[in-house]
Amino acid sequence: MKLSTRNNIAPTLHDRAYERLKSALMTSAFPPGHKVTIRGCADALGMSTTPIRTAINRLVTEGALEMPSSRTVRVPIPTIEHLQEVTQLRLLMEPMATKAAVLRIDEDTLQKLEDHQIQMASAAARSDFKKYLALNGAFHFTLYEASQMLVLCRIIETLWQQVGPYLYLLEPSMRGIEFHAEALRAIRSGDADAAAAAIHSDIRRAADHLMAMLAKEPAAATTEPAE
Amino acid sequence: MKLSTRNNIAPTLHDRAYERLKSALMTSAFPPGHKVTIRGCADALGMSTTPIRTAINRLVTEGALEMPSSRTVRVPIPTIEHLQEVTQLRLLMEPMATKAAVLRIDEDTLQKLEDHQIQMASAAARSDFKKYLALNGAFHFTLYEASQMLVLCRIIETLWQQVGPYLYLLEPSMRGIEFHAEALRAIRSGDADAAAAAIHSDIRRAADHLMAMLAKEPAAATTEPAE
DNA sequence: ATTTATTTTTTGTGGTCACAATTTATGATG
DNA sequence: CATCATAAATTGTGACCACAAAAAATAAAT
Repeated sequence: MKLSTRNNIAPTLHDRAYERLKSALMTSAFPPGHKVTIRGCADALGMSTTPIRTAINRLVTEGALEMPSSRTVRVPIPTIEHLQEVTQLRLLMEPMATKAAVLRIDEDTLQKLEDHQIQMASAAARSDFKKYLALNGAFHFTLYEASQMLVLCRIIETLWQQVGPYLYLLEPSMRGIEFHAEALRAIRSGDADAAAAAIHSDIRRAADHLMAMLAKEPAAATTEPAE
Repeated sequence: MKLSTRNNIAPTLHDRAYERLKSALMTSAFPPGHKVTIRGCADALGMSTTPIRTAINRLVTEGALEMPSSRTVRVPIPTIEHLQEVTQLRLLMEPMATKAAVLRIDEDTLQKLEDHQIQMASAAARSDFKKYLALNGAFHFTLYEASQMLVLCRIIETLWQQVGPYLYLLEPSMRGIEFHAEALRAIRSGDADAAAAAIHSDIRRAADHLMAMLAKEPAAATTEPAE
């Protein structure tokens, strides 16, 4: 999951701020609707407001944060329609990246995928949710980056960022790496279509689960009233 | 082509800077490789460096501008591989948006599409290249926005932004709205698949044309040496 | 004339501040 | 207890500046 716009360039302060905020969002460290302020983050991360402002602005344009009014930035509040659209797009893009990746993947990357798979099982066993999410992301993105389709990978990344806030709903039932195993087998045997199908199923299953959770919980259980 | 992250909120200075820079990029006002500096734009647009910095940063993260080294930002230099990838993605996303749009489009929007079509023909007749490009974009995006798939529209927009610098290659031979006419007929008759196919052909044709031009001209004819 | 070393200029970054808009807290009134 | 007007605190925006890094220009040497 290392996909900076500034390749092999010394990271600036706002790059670091961006990375830290993003990983917080992607492991649902903040509940939906949680307000994010420039000065608050600046204090928390121990830096000035300038780099934070840049990072927050970027996350807003990427859809990882929401700006409901001109002076409020918050963690997006889950919506069934939004989840459906993002899922539809993910089901299109990620199998595509998978297919391309299978054709170009090398042994090192395959090994890395298997490592992630093993560690993910261990994190699930320890009920370490944040670690589990991080490893799940690492698995998918090391696969996708093997496609060498940079534009596609960036798009997929923004899609993931948009579902980050939803993932807190998954915490109770953290499992489901059977499709990863299936994908790994298919990748090893060079079967691009089977690998794409496995990734498709993985996304589908997780999305259905989220959808069910979201239907039960009508945007409640957030710290804020949420408009 | 009005798709701000801050809907119906008073536009800030950096919003305006972003819009002006983007439209300049999308009508190939600057040649590929042209360097873009914060202070230069600030002087040109008559504002301070702060909003310009925000706008340029955003365009870099969206791929509309390139940052080859930590202190240089330039208009991206066309690459066959990049054009191929973006085209592949456009051929996937834009027909998808078209299909969804046909199911939801209303009479007003259809009327707007036909207006754009007529004006585009007139711009082509007058050899007004910038106007032609702007209207072409307006046609496609009023169609896509009718799909009401906001996430998809944002993705398509970033794809367009990435091919903006390539379009200067099209200036000599500016035409080809026959597929728009075909798409319009299909939309009117509610044939989503036919409309998607027409848009597909439109993208395919333009991309092939660009590819041919790019093959002829090996990244030359830019004002800068271009690495 | 060409390459290399050095100086000068340009450029992005990040810190701080004033300001206006907005949100939140407060208090009065019914 | 609820409602609304008012005041206080908070917040994003944009301007400006100092600084270091990088790029460009200049000078020196071969």
